[in-house]
Amino acid sequence: MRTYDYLLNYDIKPSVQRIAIMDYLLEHRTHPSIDEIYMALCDEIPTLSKTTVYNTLKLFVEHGAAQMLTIDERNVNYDADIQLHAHFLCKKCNRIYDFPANREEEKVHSMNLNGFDVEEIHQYYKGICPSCASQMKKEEN
Amino acid sequence: MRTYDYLLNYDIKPSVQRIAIMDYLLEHRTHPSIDEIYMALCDEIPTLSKTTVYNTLKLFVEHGAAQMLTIDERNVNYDADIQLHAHFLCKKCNRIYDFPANREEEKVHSMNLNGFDVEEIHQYYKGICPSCASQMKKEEN
DNA sequence: TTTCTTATTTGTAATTATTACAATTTCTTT
DNA sequence: AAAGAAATTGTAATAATTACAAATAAGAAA
Repeated sequence: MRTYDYLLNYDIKPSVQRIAIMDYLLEHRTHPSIDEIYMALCDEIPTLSKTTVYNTLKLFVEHGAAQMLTIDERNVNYDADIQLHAHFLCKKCNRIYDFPANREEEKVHSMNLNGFDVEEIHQYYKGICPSCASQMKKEEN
Repeated sequence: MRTYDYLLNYDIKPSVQRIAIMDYLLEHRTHPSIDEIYMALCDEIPTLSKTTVYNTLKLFVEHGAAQMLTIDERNVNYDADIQLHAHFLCKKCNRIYDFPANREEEKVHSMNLNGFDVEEIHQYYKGICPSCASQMKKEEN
């Protein structure tokens, strides 16, 4: 499906900027930050403003077309994959990896009973990724 | 146990500032931010610097005496409860509530198999808390 | 097509959280 | 008390985010 229609499905009026940003999100599953997206699209859209990237991502989240990850304390990251899945943040390289979610967690949605209206579920792990771990072993020698 | 000894247990050399900050964390289970802690202790310790609050919380986390929550995109929050438990962030009032964790998640620690060294597990929920929900209902009328 | 209206984008400035770092103070040890 | 180390402080720098008004683009009506 074209990104144009993809956006329409989420009731988002497509524009050059919005399509480019969503395209980037869909093609780069690295959970990019605002800055990464902005930097990457500067060539393609030389007039692009960082404010637009902020506005657009906010719009995507509001329309359910993307989710915001607050796992990294330094900045917020975005993910076009809105299916429930877990994330692993490497404390060394700050890369964010996808992991299967604990499906048990979905039951939490029924926690509504307690009066808490759960709209989002996040499962975050933090530690050292295999790539950094082996790197660190090498440096020990 | 006195906070003095409590800190020593975590191999943290006690000081007026560190004791005051840990006391605050232990007595206020509201997952305060740096700013909240700083503001609250300004009266007690008039010379307190915000940098000290930053340094101290960093130290606490390094020594395992507190955990850092990155659930709120606006700023980082701290929790003296280092037992595995889940958190609920109300999108309206930004309060953070404690919830029992899904114990299944602990198994993730053995995810080491895949080469990922999991040091921290976080379970976050976001939505509307009962207090805000009833408030919003009232305002509808 | 031209005009009017609305939505989107842009750029700048303001705000806020966090970090860097040197100077000062406090604590320990002698 | 003096010397050395550790902790604290204050200021300045950095970086992320937001506010907002002006400019541009898009769409509807004439």
